[in-house]
Amino acid sequence: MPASRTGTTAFTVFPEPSDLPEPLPEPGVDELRLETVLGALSDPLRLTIVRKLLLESEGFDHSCGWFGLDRPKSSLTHHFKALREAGITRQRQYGLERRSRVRVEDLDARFPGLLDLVASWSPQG
Amino acid sequence: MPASRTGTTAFTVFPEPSDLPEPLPEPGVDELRLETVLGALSDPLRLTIVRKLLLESEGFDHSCGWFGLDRPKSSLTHHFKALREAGITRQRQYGLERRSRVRVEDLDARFPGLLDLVASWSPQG
DNA sequence: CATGAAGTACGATTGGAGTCGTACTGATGG
DNA sequence: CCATCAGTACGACTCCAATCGTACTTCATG
Repeated sequence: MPASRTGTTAFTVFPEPSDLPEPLPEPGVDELRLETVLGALSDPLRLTIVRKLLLESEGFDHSCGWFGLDRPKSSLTHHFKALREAGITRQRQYGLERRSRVRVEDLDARFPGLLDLVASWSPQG
Repeated sequence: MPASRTGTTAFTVFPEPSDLPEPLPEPGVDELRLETVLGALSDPLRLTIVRKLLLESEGFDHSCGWFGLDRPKSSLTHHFKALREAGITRQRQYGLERRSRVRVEDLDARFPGLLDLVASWSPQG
């Protein structure tokens, strides 16, 4: 169970071993734009993805299939790419799989409190 | 100068006198949806509007013209309506003018910390 | 009552985002 | 080496949001 969050307290940050594959292209911390991040999070499916990563990650990154989303693969590619390009997730290639994690530290540094809102979101709530 | 905000501390909340015109149609507090609110805030012009209301309000609601936005009137109507329908602002009709305020208490109750992010936003920053 | 000002209503246009099918690529395992 | 599996690339389609011009409404004021 991940640590609970209060205010700008950091989420559970799983350390990244030093021998990971290079991340796919992503904006730097200083390039994160609030309007872009909010736009990426204004979609229920993407909120679902980020929330699940925040609450149910188990110390490693997760591939697209782990989420159990009932959508065509090409749709999922689209949404995961949108999250990465907005700077919300980091993706690394592990053989065939492209695994995602939330950029908790970067987002907490730039937009403190934002991830708490996502974590406490619930669909139709 | 408005009070500074920390975490979920309330923004400066200007009391609403009891003899104000009825607000235009808006969602109730319990109807506020995170994805809708984030979508409405994912636009630079609307971020500008909300931020200015948060930082420069002087104890009363402000009409469309107060913001000094260089856009056609019909565009401004569109954006102010979007903010109101998302539940971010409340609008009241004063004769010819339709004045706006941010629903600080409602947003703080449902999405603590969100308005701090908006207040600390800066364009091209 | 005529004029001006604040803002809406409506409609047209445009661009971008969501959705998805199909074809493709690249790694893995028999 | 071939099949399979994860995921991408590309393109088509649809739909909505952003933008704005024009006409209209409404109130205030001379």
